[in-house]
Amino acid sequence: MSSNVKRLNEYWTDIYFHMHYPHKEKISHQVIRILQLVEKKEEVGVNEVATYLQISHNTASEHVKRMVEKNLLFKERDLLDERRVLLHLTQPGKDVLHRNTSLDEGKLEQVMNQLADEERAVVEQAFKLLSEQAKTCL
Amino acid sequence: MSSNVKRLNEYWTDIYFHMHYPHKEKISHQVIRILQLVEKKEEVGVNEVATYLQISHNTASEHVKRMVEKNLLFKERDLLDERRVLLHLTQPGKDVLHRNTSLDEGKLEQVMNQLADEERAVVEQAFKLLSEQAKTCL
DNA sequence: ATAATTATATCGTAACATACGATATAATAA
DNA sequence: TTATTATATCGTATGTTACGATATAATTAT
Repeated sequence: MSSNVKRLNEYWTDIYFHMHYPHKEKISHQVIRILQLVEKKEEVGVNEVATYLQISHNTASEHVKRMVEKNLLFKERDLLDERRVLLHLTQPGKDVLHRNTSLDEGKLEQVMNQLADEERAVVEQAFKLLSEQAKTCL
Repeated sequence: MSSNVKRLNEYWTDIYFHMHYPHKEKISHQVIRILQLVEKKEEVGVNEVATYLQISHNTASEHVKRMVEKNLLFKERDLLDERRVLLHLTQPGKDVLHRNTSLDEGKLEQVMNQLADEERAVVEQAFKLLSEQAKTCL
């Protein structure tokens, strides 16, 4: 049973290795993780960043500051609690995140076109299923 | 048609966001990329690293040196051409790579167990199909 | 043999990136 | 009014990333 899981992970990493975008930009791992967090979660502030990355809040604050300077994020004040900051991706932030975590759309389209209609449907269904179930994880 | 591809990517990033391992180690993006390259490709030397990351060969050489010092990689001389170095993952290197690119096996197993037998089969088949096709990318 | 090429390695240097403790500010809650 | 919470900033330290220049050693071409 857990061998199935290992096999799935091998497929998973193979897919990413062969279909990711080329590595162009010099970008740090922490920056990518913060972009992921801000994209996927509602209401992310500096404290959520610190908790998620297991770093101190002042370091998180500095990450955010640099990312704002680089125009990857922008800040908004929470109107209900003006101590809080709400983070959002800028368009360049979305682009950087996409190039560093998604599959290359050109390659993916090419690969999907090589499949039979039936197989394409299987892939769509599987990804949908898994992403829905994934959201139930703690 | 390309909207399907965008949807697949949304599923893809959702799956990773919800099922990756917690971010423990302070590790750079370049280090992860090198670990991925060495794991997935045969006969990787310093030059392949430089080309893959689009950095100069001396920088690549220094990355490799530091990664050997940290016991993430080890070197072997190519017996057929003793100028060349062949890189391999150490066990700690495999572990670091796994924690930073694979899905959390505990979460994955839990999620797979929530699915019906039929659905599980769909997921397995889809990942297998896609990983096989992915290898045909340039 | 000698020269050219190829694959790495090392040195010097520079610019960032990363992180934390200490401290400060401002908003909210007790 | 005081305590708490959410950020921000300063000083400091270490690590990372990168490149040009240069060096070494193995292989290939002439």
